[in-house]
Amino acid sequence: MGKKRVTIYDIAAELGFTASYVSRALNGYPSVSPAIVALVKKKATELNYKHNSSAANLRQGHSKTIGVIVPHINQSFFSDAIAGIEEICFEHGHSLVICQSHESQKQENLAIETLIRQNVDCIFISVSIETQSTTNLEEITNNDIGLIQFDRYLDPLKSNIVINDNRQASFDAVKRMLNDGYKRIAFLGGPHHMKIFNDRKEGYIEAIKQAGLTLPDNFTVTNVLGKEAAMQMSRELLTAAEPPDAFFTVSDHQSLGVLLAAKSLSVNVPENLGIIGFANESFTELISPALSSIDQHGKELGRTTASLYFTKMINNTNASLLPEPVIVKSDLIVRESSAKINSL
Amino acid sequence: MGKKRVTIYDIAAELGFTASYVSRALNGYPSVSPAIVALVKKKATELNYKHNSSAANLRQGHSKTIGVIVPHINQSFFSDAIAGIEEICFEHGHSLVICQSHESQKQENLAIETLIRQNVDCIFISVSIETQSTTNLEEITNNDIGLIQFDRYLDPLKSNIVINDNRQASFDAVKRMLNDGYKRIAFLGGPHHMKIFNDRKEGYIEAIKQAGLTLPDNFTVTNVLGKEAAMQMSRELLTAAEPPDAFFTVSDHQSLGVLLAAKSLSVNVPENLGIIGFANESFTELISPALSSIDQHGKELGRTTASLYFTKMINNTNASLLPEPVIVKSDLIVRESSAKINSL
DNA sequence: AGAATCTTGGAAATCGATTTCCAAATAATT
DNA sequence: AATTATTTGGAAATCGATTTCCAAGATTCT
Repeated sequence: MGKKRVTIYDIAAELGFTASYVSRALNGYPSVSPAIVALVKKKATELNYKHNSSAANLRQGHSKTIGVIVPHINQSFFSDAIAGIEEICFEHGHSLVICQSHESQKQENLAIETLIRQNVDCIFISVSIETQSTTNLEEITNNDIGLIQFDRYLDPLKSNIVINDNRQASFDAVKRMLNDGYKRIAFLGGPHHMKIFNDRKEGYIEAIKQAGLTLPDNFTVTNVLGKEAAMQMSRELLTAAEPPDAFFTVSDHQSLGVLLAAKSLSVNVPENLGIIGFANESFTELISPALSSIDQHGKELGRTTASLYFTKMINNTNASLLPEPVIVKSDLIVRESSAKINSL
Repeated sequence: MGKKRVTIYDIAAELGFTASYVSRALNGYPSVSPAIVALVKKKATELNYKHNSSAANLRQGHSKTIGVIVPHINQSFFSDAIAGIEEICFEHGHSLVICQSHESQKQENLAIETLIRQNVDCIFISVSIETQSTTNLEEITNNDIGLIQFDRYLDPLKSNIVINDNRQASFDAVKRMLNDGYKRIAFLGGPHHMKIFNDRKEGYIEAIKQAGLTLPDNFTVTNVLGKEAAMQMSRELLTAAEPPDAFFTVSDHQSLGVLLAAKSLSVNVPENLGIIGFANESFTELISPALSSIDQHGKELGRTTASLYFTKMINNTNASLLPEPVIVKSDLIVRESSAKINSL
């Protein structure tokens, strides 16, 4: 019931030492002989001693906790990234507080507030679709908390950034489609304010340009994230006079929307319509036809993000080093949806 | 650089008050007039004051943090459950530390250790497949930390439990299959030591028995969790002399394995083989034929779990109340995979 | 007016680990 | 033997918010 918590003072008392010595023993200070360390540790487990991190954190001024904010934890890319982050953080004895923004600016702000109040040492964030202004992210650094943006990021904000080779990957994917015989490739992008989607768009445009093609302006459409929007838009394009013969999208959910639209219009995929998306969501290989996608190597990206914190930021002697984005390579995975028959 | 953190003492000094009064003002004590509260809050934001939770937690003896351990955060059920937990915890000003066990006993133990050291107030856990012994979970309660098991639980352990109506849901699903005309229904279950899978098995057995059927012993198979194991096992059964005409499984991944096996053997689903699984994983409605599944209402289950903590456990006057499992109803979602033609 | 009841506000202890600054005691060196 | 290093260990301050115990001043009641 009212049994008090066991502290280092209790250990010290039992052993005839003082608390400071016990603390040093427990933390592996060199000024304590191995024999004493063993003795103290034995007594600690014997008494069922439990280190109180609140006390330690208060004294030391940091919480050894990292906050992570993502739109949804059940999207392959994000859960992979979290797994990678988790791995590295655990290696360094840090723990993780994970929050979902559910693509809502409001919930994201709430998460930021919570994490600040929690005294996390650093926040890794992949911003929500709704997030346009940087003021809330600036709030983080204003509170002397570290900040790393990964995957989805706000450009105008000065912060460390870890992203994929979005432009190059998109360029390569579109080029691959062109090589496979698709000629009228449309692009379904995301909101204008998100650099990540613009990077992908640029890769697409560059590939088209380099192939010497000119496509209708309305083949490059932005702000159609999500299955529904993509389905509607692709339906529109596919039923027009001169429809596209392929779609390159910035997410697998969009690709799925395109596929559903194609099915409803009885357009054959991949014979008459190629599709490549982004993220390598787990469902892409389960559905039929299986969707080609760009694997972002989320786990690796997560590891890279966390490592960046531990190597560069934790001893920020000069915190104002200009932050060069760290790039993680991605890989195109070609499946049925972009395997045009006549290219086989 | 070395700018000190703003504390309530700074606010107090600026305002000519004392820290204790500021603290009470900030925490809405009735003994502080609204005018003063407003004044203090204004000054607080003006100075960019940041509440230090380590200090508060140290003093108050709790961390207002909940630890959650699940096998994988990217499975629909678990991410839904976490979303529900998150909702309720945030409402109560608590934050969440989420850990994945990756179905590994070792990683689960590591997570438990980390959470204990983090001084979480309570741990919500859905144990990994490998976890058979309760010793590590007992370690939690030994450290005076609350414990609620949800979904997957270890029976011999005395703890609060939140689960679905597994037995009833399974019974209903199998009964539905029988009504639809399936007669030789096989069961693919999980490890023997997990009560949740036994509950589902019992529901299956009860439905078969109540229908007056007797099926071969080898139609009730346990310990075949996962796509691969299920695929192999169903393949074996389907190629035997008298194969089943339906499978009831304890997870959608198993159902997927069955479906793949059926496809590879050119067995028509649902005409010649019905399939119903558990979890209502997002891919179930995307693939073809779409898989019937039991929706566990993960978010609701998560909410229920968290609410249980806040209502019952947080003021555990009598902590030794015998814990009756809390049940969350689930729903059968019938899709193509169990819609036998002649039943339509 | 005198007593009783609120209000408004302060002093100081407390939570538990860490860490700085010292002081013995022992060992090593000249 | 005297001096310098090196161990071994303690005293006490510190981190920042909370909270218990009190004390004036203001208000209401008999």
